[in-house]
Amino acid sequence: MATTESKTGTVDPGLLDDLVARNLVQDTTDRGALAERLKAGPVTVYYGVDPTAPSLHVGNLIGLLTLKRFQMAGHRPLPLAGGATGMIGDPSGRSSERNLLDDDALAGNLAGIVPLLQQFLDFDGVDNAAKLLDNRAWTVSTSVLEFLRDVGKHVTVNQMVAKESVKARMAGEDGISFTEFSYMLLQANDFAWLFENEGCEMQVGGSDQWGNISLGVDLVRRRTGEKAFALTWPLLLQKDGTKYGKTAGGETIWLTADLLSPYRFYQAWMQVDDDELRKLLLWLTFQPVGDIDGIVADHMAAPHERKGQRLLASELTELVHGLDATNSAIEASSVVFGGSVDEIQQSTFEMLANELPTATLDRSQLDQQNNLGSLLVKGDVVASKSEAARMLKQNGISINGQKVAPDGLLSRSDLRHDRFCLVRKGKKQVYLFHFAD
RNA sequence: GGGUCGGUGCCCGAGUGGCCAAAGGGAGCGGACUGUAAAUCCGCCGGUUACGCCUACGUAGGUUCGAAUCCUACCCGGCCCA
Repeated sequence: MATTESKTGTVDPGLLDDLVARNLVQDTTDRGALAERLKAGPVTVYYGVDPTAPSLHVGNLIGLLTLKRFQMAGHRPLPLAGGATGMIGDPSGRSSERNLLDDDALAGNLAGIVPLLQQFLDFDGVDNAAKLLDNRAWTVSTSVLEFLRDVGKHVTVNQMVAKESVKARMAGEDGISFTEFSYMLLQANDFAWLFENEGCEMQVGGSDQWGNISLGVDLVRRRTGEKAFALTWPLLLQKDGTKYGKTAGGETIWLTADLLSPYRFYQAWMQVDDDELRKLLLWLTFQPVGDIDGIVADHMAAPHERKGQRLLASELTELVHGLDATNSAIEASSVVFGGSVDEIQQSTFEMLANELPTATLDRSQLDQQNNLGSLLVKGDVVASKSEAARMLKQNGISINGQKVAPDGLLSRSDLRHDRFCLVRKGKKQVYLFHFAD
């Protein structure tokens, strides 16, 4: 039962309107009732993530930010790690059967995502403190008979078969296993359990979760006769209609530094299209909706300054990786993209050594006649001496931001901090030379 | 198994004895322009101890002053017949 105490406290009555203005609302259950409920007092709301990978990506970020928006508005967020559901695999949006995760993989994935679930929300010191849950807590101990009685009895197979995710798989050649078919029951059961034990009245998720979430709403109503709420946001799609979440180089935009460095994360957002800026600022930042049009207009007045991208990239990087990492990502970016190399700290060069193709070269080759060609080959900047000669002849090589002449040489005075030197081939390719003794 | 056509540089594709490191196109790269965008234009696009030499036209031999081009065998692919 939802406890009456949870309805005390003040909430920001503008939350739902803000989400709508940000285009973060795809579907909701009974919109009028939801709006009233959200204004009436704190609501406990949950968002679940299955540990199918060792980290989270941009798609999950919207979920976490949404929980944070709810918390900032005075509501109580429950981030849920799907330790149980993750074992089964959600068929939504999948064309083929998932591989079941073994215990080790599951534990490893959980270890990666739990810190992220904790990172964005306040867990202490506030009335509406967040609480981290894992659905194994109430799923593992449930017997098959209990499950069939308490969950299965309330749901018809007709209803389950009608879900898009199931229909698609039943039409396909490989079918769908009973295990994955059951996934939606587990998720519905989660919602019902949280409703009964945590006073959780609302679930949020991506629009691909609508089927599973609404089944949970139905289960709550059938089991308790009470009303639960659901809200989904549109999937984050790029202009070309594919799911968002890859860098320009094709890497997944993970939220942990081990898998995608803060510098690359920052760059991923620096490189978004002008056309996408407004949408991304609305979805992924806490900039007030009223300010965003101004920000975008300001950006479009001088698009080459990339003000919009800078704001998006720095706010998101700071949120995910913290202020220090953001500042070094910004400094590293200024080195790589045209800024001067002279004022750069040693620590930034050291960081760049992890981001750029870096060659460790022998100091003894410095100051020798025509050493540039062979150094470019040794440093893997070019594949052959012929190519080196060609590049130099075509004015394609610059050292520390300065174009070099074909017969130029690399000398000790070109090193920064007595060991680093930045080599650019053309405009896009940047290499770091590190001279050791 | 028989016949037939074919295997060329990152990809497609011309080239049937010297003028072939091999046309043309695509991709890629550099330059100009530019916003860490797109388009456009110009240039480059086997290696090297650079007007020479080496390596390369399925593989291995052979003919010839000279072979991607002719001959032989083999390997692989398409098509037709059994």
